[in-house]
Amino acid sequence: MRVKEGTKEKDILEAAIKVFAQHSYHGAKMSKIAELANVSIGTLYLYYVNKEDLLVKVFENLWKKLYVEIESLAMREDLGVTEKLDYLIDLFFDIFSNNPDLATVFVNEQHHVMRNAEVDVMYYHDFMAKAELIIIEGIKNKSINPNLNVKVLRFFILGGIKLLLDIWAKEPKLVPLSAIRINVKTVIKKGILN
Amino acid sequence: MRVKEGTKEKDILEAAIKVFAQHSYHGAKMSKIAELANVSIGTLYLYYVNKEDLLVKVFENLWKKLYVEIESLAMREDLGVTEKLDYLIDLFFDIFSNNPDLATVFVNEQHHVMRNAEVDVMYYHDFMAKAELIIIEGIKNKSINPNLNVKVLRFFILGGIKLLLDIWAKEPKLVPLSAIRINVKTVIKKGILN
DNA sequence: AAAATTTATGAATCATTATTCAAATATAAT
DNA sequence: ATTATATTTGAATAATGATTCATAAATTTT
Repeated sequence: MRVKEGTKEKDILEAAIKVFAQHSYHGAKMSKIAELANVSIGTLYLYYVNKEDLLVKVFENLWKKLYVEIESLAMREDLGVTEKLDYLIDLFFDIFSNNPDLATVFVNEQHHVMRNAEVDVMYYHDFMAKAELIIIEGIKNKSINPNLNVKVLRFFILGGIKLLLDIWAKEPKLVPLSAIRINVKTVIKKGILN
Repeated sequence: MRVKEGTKEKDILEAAIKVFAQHSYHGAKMSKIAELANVSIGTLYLYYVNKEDLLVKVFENLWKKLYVEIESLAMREDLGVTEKLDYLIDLFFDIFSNNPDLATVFVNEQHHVMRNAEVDVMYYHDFMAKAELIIIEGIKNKSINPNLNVKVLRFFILGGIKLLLDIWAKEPKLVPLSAIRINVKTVIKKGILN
């Protein structure tokens, strides 16, 4: 029997990220993805069910990676809430810092994935729950201002980081990632910690 | 000569906002917009060049409204930077509070509009410039922490507010707008003011 | 009340692309 | 070397929905 050659599955997903980032989900042509991945159009459908599946897989990989990290972070008893928030912010920036296209897709296409209730967003919700736990822990031990609403905080920080990632991915020179990282940490520490 | 009947131009735009919010730009069908606006498909093209134009007009109206408000706010010499930031946040929430669909479109479709460099985004840039001026003013008179980067701050706050608006528009009960408003103000005051 | 002009209609057109699948190809097993 | 099986291809298909435009309707002007 014939054997699969190369790393087509991975090549295709990476090509998809590039094309989704550049043209947005609906503007992304399967033919372009095939071209960038150096495979034929038919091959795309050998490895992925359809275009939607391609986008879903991008997010699945991403949230899974984020979840695995936050899970081990949440468990650590040697770290205070302040340090955990610090690590959390680093986590985001580290994942995207060498892949601006992924950042662009993450920011702009999530609502496509979320729109379909069928799609498995397990890791996303798991991640969010863990993040909330950390904030709740901080409120309990009084290191976070208890007057603040947990959900509001969570989304405010995530939203702020998302837009900054988007801007950075478009023009890395305009606002360097290092500046973003430091500033976000400062605002969060002063803004939400007691 | 025959005279235009009713308020078709406005009806169409409002229908478009509803359909864009529910189905996202590419999922929005012109036929559905026509149906909601109680006009024929052909009539859409009497008032707007095409689908893209419909989306652009939504944003033009919005940014113009925001710009007019921030312009008069920036001029006021009786207000300190703290109060101005306060008004600014209120401005966003007031505009969207009785139109969650508009909030959804604002959050999710801006990148479509921005993608096309041709499109007139004058008011958007003007708004951003004014917002930056207010922050710079705050840094000058030492009411804002001078270690913070102006652009980063601007986008962080805007991004945080955007995602919160999106969440709220989807499920107003989950996170009430009043809670969002108060929390955002608290974080910003503690986080960026000296 | 007929002509002129503007506004409104929606079936037909047209372009675009995701997806399919019959054929070709490459490798392994016999 | 031949057969069997898995992989790859890309032209053809099929569905979708934005846009057009010939026709009709409403109002005003003469």
